[in-house]
Amino acid sequence: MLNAIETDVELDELRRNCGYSAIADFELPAGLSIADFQTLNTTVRERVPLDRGSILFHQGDSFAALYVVRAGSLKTFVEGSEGDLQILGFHLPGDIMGIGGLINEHHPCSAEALERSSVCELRYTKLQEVSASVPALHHQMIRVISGALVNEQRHMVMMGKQQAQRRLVVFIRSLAGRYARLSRDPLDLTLSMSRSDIANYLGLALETVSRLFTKLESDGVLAVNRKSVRILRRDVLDDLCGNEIDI
Amino acid sequence: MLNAIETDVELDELRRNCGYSAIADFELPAGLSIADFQTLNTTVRERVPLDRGSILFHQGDSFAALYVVRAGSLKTFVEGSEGDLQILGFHLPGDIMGIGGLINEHHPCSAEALERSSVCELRYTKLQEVSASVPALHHQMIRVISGALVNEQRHMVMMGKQQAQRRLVVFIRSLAGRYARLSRDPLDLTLSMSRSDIANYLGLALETVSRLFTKLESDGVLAVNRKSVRILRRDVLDDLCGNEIDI
DNA sequence: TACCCGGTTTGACCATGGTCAATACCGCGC
DNA sequence: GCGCGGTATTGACCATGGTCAAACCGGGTA
Repeated sequence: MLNAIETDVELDELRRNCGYSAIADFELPAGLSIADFQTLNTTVRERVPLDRGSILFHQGDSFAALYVVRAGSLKTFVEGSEGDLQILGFHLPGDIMGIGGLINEHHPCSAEALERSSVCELRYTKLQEVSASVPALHHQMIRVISGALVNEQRHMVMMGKQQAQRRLVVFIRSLAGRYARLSRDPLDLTLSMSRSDIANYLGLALETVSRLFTKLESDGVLAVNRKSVRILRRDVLDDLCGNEIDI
Repeated sequence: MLNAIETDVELDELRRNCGYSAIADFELPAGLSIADFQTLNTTVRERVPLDRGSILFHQGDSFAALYVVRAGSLKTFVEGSEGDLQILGFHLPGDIMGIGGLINEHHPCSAEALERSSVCELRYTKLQEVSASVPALHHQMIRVISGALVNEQRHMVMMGKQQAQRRLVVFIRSLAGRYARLSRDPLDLTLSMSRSDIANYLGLALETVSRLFTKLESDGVLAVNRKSVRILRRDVLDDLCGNEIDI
């Protein structure tokens, strides 16, 4: 609690160390000290980039670490017994993955890179060691997990009973929000996932998603070109979804 | 870690103290000691029964405690800006509620009793104090929250793209499973929630749910009488839902 | 250049399940 | 007993969005 971070320079320095954002940047509630961060950083092990399509961890794998996206993007999904598949989420830089594995020793879902990406590994045993000496980290972890839960619930609200178009709009808006938080241009999105991924995530058919993109484009709300989506009318987008928000 | 629980008598004694099950019974991973449990029990404050329809906590309320269902049942739900409502879950004895409030200081959903119920309050500040001296409790809490997350994800898989009938069947089966874990007869269910609640939870219209109950009854799978549902053909139920499981 | 392949778009058709509305049922109070 | 209110059931109709199928596009490769 002492030695709270004083200069933005130091903060940025730490920010560059991956693993920082999701665990620590998450509102810094108790004011972790510089020393705490350094201890935390010892748990971080850099990983080589993942190629598009490569699996970070597979459903059923034994759980050993949490992962923080450093660059690129990934999707997490579960596969049912009959080859059916449900995408649980898309993960951008700063997002933490693998939380579900905490409950028992196995990952309940798989994670796959949507493009060339890189992630940081936080080995859980080390994380536990560190948090023994850094009490604030504990509460922080609980907050992070709880946050993931709330996000999941928000997503469920949307899956519940929203119109197809509203689902897509909520998705676009949420992506824009996450871009903004990453200091990217929130009006210029690059969809690293396929239409089919989006459809699956939103509980729609991929044809429906495709049609909706076309419609929103012809309505002058979006400019769509394959993976690039530009938001032209943020205002229209906003009232197309009645204040619903997603991740 | 010392003084691990030795006799079932002592265990049962503690089990009767509410708050035990969800936090501690959850697989007792690190083997909390008797003393640990007694410390834990100091955080538990008995609550008077809740009447049907009464609110335990309301969306937006400031978060101060977790709750464990002791008897009866509750539902949690979020309400959108335009009076729209989504039910997130139904909670039976042993279930823990209020986890979403950990992320910031406010409950992201409301909890309402579906019948005369009683819950135990675990004040979070006290829980934190205790877990400072009981390291195993920390990991335990993380597991519990992570478990809630995984449940949420399972529910989402179902909302994603399942047929209406499969959704209802998965719901029934999951309820049966929870009954079994509570040592109740898993073939004789009492639905404390209304058809409309079920429909909302499953992302269907209440008429659809009603029709499905009728259909399953005329198929000889269930015997339905208002709130009472008896499972006649567990086997049929099982292969109606392709191994999907819910909470 | 031609070719192919995956992802995407578009069209036509249709089914599931939602909506609206009437009726039935149950419990409760008078 | 009767009537009332909330809940559940049933029916008829229809819309949204799913399915099937064909065409299209862009990028990579021979």
